Amino acid sequence: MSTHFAQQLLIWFDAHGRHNLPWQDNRNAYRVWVSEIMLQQTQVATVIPYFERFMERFPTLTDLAGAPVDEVLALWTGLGYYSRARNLHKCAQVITEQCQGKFPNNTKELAQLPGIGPSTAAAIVSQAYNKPAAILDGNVKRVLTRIFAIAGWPGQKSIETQLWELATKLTPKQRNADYTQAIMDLGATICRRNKPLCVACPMQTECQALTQNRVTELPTRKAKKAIPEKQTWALLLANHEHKIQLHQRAHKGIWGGLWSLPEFASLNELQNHLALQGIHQHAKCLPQVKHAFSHYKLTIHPYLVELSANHGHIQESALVQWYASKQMDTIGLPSPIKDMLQQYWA
DNA sequence: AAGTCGGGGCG
DNA sequence: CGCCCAGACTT
Repeated sequence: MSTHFAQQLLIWFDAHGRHNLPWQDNRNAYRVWVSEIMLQQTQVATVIPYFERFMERFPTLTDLAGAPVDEVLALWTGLGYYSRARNLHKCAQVITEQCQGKFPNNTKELAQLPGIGPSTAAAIVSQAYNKPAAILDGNVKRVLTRIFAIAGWPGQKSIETQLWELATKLTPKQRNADYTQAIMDLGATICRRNKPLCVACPMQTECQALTQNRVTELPTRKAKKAIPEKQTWALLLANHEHKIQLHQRAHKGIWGGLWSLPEFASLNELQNHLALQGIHQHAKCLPQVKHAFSHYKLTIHPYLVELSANHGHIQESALVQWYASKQMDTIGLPSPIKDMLQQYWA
């Protein structure tokens, strides 16, 4: 019963789908995997330059597995969700050590690997091996909730289960790679979140949302809640060579594993820290930096201290080091911090 | 089942 | 400025 739905979509895909994405060239499991991880919660146009740089630096799984994780994070700066980069690196090492460097070719084994969940596992099976597997990403959820007029927030368990069943039924055994690409392309270019191009849609006649004039209300939005605002005080400590003191953040939590400025809960704590280091210079207040996360807003209050050449040596450690401007591309930094440092050096 | 993780696109 | 995006992981 699924063949008609799939065939209709494939006819549209052959004429109007995206056939020139970088990971569609020299297609192999490694390139497909990296692209799928980058594309989690991130749009295609944003991913493309990151993917190109990544493949230039790490052309093969072996290159990635053998690299320091800091270099992987450096290439990830600005993409967000940095646990993806850590899991990617970890996964490369697991496949190298436990799978003889060969990717599994089934969803069950793939979904055991770090950073690979049900949808990404299916996407790899479909895109890399052209084997039948159903995906359920944001695009597919949007397309299916509209065509079948399924109300309720798709993140809700019951709705998601229903969508998985539907996606599985509709997924064909033939041309599976093209089909999964087709339904994502339809979601990205025609069945868009805002201003969908229903007049150009190949599924117009069977789209229940269109028939019922409910396209704009589907998929159902998530119930919203208040977003808290937090503040932090950051120390921009520069030595006489204009090197900046950075410390590596904990691997878990916000900006996990990235190098950032030392942070304090108040200006008082920042100044106490300086005093303990034997630094008695005035900390100069810099313009505050605002940054928005999906779940809270952060205001950073940076304070600058420039040490003179005769100031006593400040100790380094594994987690606290001095960095020069030219080293910024070798480590992972949070975007707003990187911007702030470039302002300082400019 | 709900919360966490992030930067960018877009109206 | 608010909402959304080729989700996975933790609790």
